[in-house]
Amino acid sequence: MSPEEYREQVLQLVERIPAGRVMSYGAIAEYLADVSGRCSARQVGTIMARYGGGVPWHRVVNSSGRLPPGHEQRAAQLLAEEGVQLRAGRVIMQTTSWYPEDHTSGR
DNA sequence: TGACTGACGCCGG
DNA sequence: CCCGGCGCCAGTC
Repeated sequence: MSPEEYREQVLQLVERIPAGRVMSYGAIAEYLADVSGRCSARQVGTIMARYGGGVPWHRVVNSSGRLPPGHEQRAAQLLAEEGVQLRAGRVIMQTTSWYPEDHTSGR
């Protein structure tokens, strides 16, 4: 799998995150590891930083519920509009995190 | 080829 | 809860 395709996998997965829910970089990496064979929260973070502009990037946070450095304000704004509850600027992962269900769609 | 870096994650102090 | 250290993967210098 080429780097470009891997980027697409990440971006496409981010697009499927439902409004009002979020996924951590690690969860994304973990999920993609199953379909692409690779995984690395770091890599996902790098990809989001460089190519996340076209997807709901604000629905991606770190495992602690922290918002992306340098974009906390923007992300908090967008998340608030989707009804996501924040506690001290952090997403409450315990109740807001999401993970794909499909295991039937092959892919 | 080796060192450095980064929208990460986990553990220990 | 904050901070530091170490592991991690890939891209860049």
